[in-house]
Amino acid sequence: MELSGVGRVILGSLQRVPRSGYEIKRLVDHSTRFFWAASYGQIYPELRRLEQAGLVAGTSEPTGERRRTVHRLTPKGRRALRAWLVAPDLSYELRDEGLLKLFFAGALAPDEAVALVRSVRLQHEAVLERLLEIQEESAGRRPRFPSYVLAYGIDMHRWMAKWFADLERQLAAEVTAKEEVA
Amino acid sequence: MELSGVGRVILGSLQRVPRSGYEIKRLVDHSTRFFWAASYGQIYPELRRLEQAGLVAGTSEPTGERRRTVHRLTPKGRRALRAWLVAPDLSYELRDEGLLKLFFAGALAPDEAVALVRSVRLQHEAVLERLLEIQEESAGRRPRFPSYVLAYGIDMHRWMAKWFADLERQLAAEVTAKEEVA
DNA sequence: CCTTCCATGTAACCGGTTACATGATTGC
DNA sequence: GCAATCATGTAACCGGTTACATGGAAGG
Repeated sequence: MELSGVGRVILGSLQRVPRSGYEIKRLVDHSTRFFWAASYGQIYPELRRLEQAGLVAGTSEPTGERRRTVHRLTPKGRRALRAWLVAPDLSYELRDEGLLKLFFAGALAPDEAVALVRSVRLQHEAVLERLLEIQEESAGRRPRFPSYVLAYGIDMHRWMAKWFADLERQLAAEVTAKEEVA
Repeated sequence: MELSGVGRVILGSLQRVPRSGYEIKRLVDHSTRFFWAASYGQIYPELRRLEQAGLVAGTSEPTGERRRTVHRLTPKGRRALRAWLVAPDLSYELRDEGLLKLFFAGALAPDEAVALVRSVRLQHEAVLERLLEIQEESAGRRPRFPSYVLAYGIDMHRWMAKWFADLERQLAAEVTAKEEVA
């Protein structure tokens, strides 16, 4: 009974607090989406499958006339979550269009290559800004491990922005050097 | 006429040298797959679509009795490649199971958390080793921008391995501190 | 001879996004 | 009264992987 991608996020999200599907989605959008996204189209059907498999249990907790189902981990679900967490394999997938363009940047004029590198840097700086905002929003209230992950994201995008800034300077210097010769 | 994901890799791969579908796949597996993968199931059908759209042209160049179609960029294909390269938008998608587990690591015992962080570090070190091998294999023969991208991958995984090594030390120190109290 | 590599393809499947539909609640 | 948010869901679509099938060539 292998745990699916969304299944992992859901079980993890329910680890400490019971939540509605909507709340799970909101949590994901504010946190894991930077390294593990999930959409409604996955969450709601998967909640049903997890319930069917006995890993989560849903109880109706409406707010007024608005129906609302809150899901919590069953002991079996808790075991499945732990089993996944201690399992040794770790997948890592990246789709970075900036790197792909840089890889093929030989087809560009020198100044166009500089512009490309610049836009990659700006992209990482934009993510960095967003992550810093999130960090301020939650100030002290974030639990330990989530705060580590956030710190990692911040450090990482800072590092990336710097790497591309360095390359940008180098390429830009070459462009100016050529102009001076001409 | 928006260029698809595989379409970008294919056009880029044909930028300097005409190639067969098999050769494209091999190139991808040795280079872009770390940040942009592509399978046979995508490459061959997409080559047909690109030919239909007039972006690439295939010519039959068999080796002996073994049929072989070599594809090259048409002027239209070259324009499409350049248009994509200079377009401002850059997608960035990450699926990092190590980060996801770390995010939920509150469900683990302290020593289990250390083991997790250690395995994430080892994972990045393994990728790093692989990238260093690739770097040696191709020594001087790699074109400029691909070598930048390779250097980036190496620096990045080195940085990541170090980040997790630091966290690992910190968490391990806490475990030992607790043991001494007990 | 046998294995590995070159070479081309496809069908089934799966995971995930997008877009839409519906309706109650809260706060301005 | 209106907009934003809470809340649940699904159908159509798309992108991508896996597994398989076929067969020639090269090298030990």
